[in-house]
Amino acid sequence: MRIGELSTHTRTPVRLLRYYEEQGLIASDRLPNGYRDYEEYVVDRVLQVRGLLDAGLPTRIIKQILPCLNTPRTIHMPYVTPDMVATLEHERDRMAEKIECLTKNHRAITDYLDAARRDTRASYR
Amino acid sequence: MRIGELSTHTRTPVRLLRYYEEQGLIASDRLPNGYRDYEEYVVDRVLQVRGLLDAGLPTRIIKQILPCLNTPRTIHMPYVTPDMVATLEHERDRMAEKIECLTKNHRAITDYLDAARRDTRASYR
DNA sequence: TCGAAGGGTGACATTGGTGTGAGGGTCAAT
DNA sequence: ATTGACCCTCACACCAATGTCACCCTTCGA
Repeated sequence: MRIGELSTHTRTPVRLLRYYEEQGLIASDRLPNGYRDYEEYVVDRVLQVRGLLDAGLPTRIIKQILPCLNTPRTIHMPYVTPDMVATLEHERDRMAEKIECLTKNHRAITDYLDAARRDTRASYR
Repeated sequence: MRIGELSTHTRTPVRLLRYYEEQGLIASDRLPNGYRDYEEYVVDRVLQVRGLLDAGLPTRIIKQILPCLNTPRTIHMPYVTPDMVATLEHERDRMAEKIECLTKNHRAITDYLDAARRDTRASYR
């Protein structure tokens, strides 16, 4: 698949796809004419990257953890350095914090909206 | 409390406290000499702001939704414009997406680490 | 064969959060 | 009276993610 198609499939500007590649987050082959050529799975990959990016993780970190998240479950895990383990644990904990924070505020918004709705209905009676 | 104290309490650079104020996320009185003077509750506020910021929300949005999250449960909700409701619903949904994405990846990291640990133990036997 | 659509690289601009420094006040302790 | 810690404002700098533009090439259909 060429970059335009990938772009529409992922609703991601072409510019960013090239940027993600430059940052080592996605890979592409090249057609004889120099055009990028993507495999099917890259679509999911891009969506995952965007999700993580949108959740506030920098590309630097995403690049580090992506290889560990890749869904075609690696059969035998190659040499995980203690360094890598530390990074992963750290990021895992940071993610947990973010989740907690978001969850708390998500609930607060939900509660607020509920209350507002009740209020609105009440004012009609 | 003056800015230095707030800074240590929240482990937040003074620079950023002033920035958050400039963005309308926190408020301060002024002492006769021009120093900023914060009330106790601002500590929590700063932590909340940082959490949201760290989770990827821009100050613009935080500023909009903060008034709705403020814990001293407002007794009667003042005129919530339909506009505001729409914004809140939108942000709520975006937060839900982020939570989902982070949760998924958090689990993936956790699983990966578990597998790696098993692998390591196995190689000792 | 020509034009439009799509692709390539490279470079500069912008935005938001943050760092840092200059230049200058306040105040408490010595 | 001086020093040192703390505060003020203003301004420039930085980085990462993105937008945008210039300039050139390839493919394909009218």
